[in-house]
Amino acid sequence: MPQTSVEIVKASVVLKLLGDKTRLTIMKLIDNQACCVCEFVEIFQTSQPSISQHLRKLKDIGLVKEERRGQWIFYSVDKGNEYYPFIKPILDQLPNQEYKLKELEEKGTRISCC
Amino acid sequence: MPQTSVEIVKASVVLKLLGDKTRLTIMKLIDNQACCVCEFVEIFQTSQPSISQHLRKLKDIGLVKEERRGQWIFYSVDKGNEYYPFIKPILDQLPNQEYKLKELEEKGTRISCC
DNA sequence: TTAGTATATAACTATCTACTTATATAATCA
DNA sequence: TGATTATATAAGTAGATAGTTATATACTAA
Repeated sequence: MPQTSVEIVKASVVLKLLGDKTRLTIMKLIDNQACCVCEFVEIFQTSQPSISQHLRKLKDIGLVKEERRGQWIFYSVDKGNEYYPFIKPILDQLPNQEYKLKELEEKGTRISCC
Repeated sequence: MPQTSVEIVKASVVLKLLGDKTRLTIMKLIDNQACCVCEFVEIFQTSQPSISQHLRKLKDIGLVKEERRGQWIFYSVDKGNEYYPFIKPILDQLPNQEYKLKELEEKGTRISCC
């Protein structure tokens, strides 16, 4: 089976986006489930605009997609994106991050929406 | 066969390094051969200090190794590095960059050392 | 409609990054 | 030895980046 190939400048743009621990953790988290913005704010203990801006960058090149459910917006990895086959092996080598959601539940700070 | 796993903060550091088109192209080029600094300077049409600084960053986290041969220093990917299994699938999905060396030969600007 | 909640965007700022120029180090060769 | 070549390092700078605060937008529910 021939390897897929990604133009090298585009690849570097994608890798730069993944080269941030917040964005990389987000991508791993939502590779198998949708999460809403407020969860990320809790998990990363940072401001809501900061998370929004990270998500915006991921969305701009199509790595993630959003889905509004009432007043919440859920984000998940867009597996139909042209770069998904490129980043999949990267995500697969990262340790599962779902424990971060579990910690929120245990602390009781997991927001109502999720 | 269980997947290897790379701590997520370390992974983001490695990906940030690869998230630069010059460094990413260098990594792809030297995944299967050693190249000396002057070749990179020709290929990327940039200054020698700029290349040296990119190579320094790659060397600092162990992605590449150097080998002096007389007055020249050859760089190649350190396949024994702990992160190599992590980055290998990335490099494998990039188009071969050897044509850049061929272009140097055809232009006659490939330096004597190489 | 008004108040409250969730999210996005704008503007600003501190820090980081990649480059430049200048200089230092190291090897070769006459 | 001194001149030349290859590479590294230092210092400075312009532009990029990630965060902040303030505000706008969008939805829900009373």
